Amino acid sequence: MSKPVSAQALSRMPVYLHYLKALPTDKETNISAKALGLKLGFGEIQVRKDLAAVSDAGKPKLGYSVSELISDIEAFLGYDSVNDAVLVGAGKLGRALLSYEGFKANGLNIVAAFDSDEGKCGKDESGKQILPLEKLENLCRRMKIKIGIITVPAAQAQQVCELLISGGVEAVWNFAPTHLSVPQGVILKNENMAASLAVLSKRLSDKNSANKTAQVMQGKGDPK
Amino acid sequence: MSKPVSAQALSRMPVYLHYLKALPTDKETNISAKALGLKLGFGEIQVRKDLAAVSDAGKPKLGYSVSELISDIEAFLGYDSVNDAVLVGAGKLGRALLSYEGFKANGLNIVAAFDSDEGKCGKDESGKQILPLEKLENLCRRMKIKIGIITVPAAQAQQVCELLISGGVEAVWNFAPTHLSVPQGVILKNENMAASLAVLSKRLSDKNSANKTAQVMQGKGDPK
DNA sequence: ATTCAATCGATATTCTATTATCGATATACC
DNA sequence: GGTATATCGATAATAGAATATCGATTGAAT
Repeated sequence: MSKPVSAQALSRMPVYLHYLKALPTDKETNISAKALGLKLGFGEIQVRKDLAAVSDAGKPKLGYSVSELISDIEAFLGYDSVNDAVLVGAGKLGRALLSYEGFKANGLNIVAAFDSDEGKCGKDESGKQILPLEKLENLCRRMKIKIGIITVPAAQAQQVCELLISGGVEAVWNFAPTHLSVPQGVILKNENMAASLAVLSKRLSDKNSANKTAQVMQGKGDPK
Repeated sequence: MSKPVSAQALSRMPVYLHYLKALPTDKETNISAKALGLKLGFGEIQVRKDLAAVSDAGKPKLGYSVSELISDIEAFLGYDSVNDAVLVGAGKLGRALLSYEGFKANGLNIVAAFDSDEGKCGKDESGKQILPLEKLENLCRRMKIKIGIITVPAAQAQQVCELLISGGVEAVWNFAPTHLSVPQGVILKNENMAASLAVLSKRLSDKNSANKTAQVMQGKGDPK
């Protein structure tokens, strides 16, 4: 197991995992690559290749053992060992992430949040502590936190990022709509909503202009 | 202009755009692909190729005219014409997105939100209306809304998605952690945080186990 | 005016990811 | 038990994206 996996295959893993876990346990205990692909919108060969990289739960004629597959993917993703993280920026988005219950199913545990605004500090409705920014570096170091989540406004993001890194954080998950520069060796993952939106709206406008062109070509333009 | 652009190049466009817009206007009016790439962490050839696809603001020896580049990218992305959208699911994440001021800079205008919980209905602190779900289909049709944003729990996402589509929505931006199936012709963009997280945490654990291996190979394991 | 350095844009190459092909294997049916 | 069929896994082919090469162009320096 653990053959090389592309970043794209890697990001499909949670999709498989989520679907498999939602499967009723009483029904079939096995599932084929074809069936999985059909449900998730992937090609069946891609499914096989992805799964082959992380598991050997596949048997000809039978398909994959659902339960084995689940534990293999979880092990591969490291979801069995929980990653502790801190979050910086207790604005709307930050608090939404703090309250999100789904992270723990993905092996992520946000231990505390930080904000420069003392007014926001205290216990959040999620039950988690929001602490003043001054305590960030120390807490990260003490608790050996490796993951930092940035949900501050763009203008402060770089500064916060550096603070995290000086606290020993090795991976930064950035939700601020800006580019961060990090030293070699620190992992940076941008959650870039503007990028997603660009893809979405471009596809939409392409589709619509394609329709218009088709209509023009068929003489279906506005009748005068 | 408007040569074929890959989805990946497309998602870099907002990154260029954001950086260019943040540039001080009084300083240099031009910028080279090399300088841009250095700031944003892209290769200089990639930058040139990306920009060549949407603009002809590049001049040898001078670089690109910043202002021309900005308007070319904006035009390419369709940010000059605003897209109206609705949002379904006025939970924490939904309200965070409702309040986010940055969307309008990306040509997106959320006209209203919807929720099945009547208690959440009324005016949001963002100033936008939260309406009961029953009004969704009608409003979409009346206002010719083309984009729907889904921020409901996974269990309701498919149902909401179908409601949007029956209201005439042509593009769905899904924040629910689940796979949606949409009819041919409808554009679906999943904002999959679990996928991003998987990439992040895998890279982190790879890095750490690589370090350990290196230490072992160098005889730097725990001294006994 | 001529040369030089910077930088672009187009083409070619390499690398990566997806999709197709095909032999192998496990079960079910006869 | 033998044969047919579904399905896997490995290898090969294709497609797509990133990167390198190179000639062309522009402004600056001599």
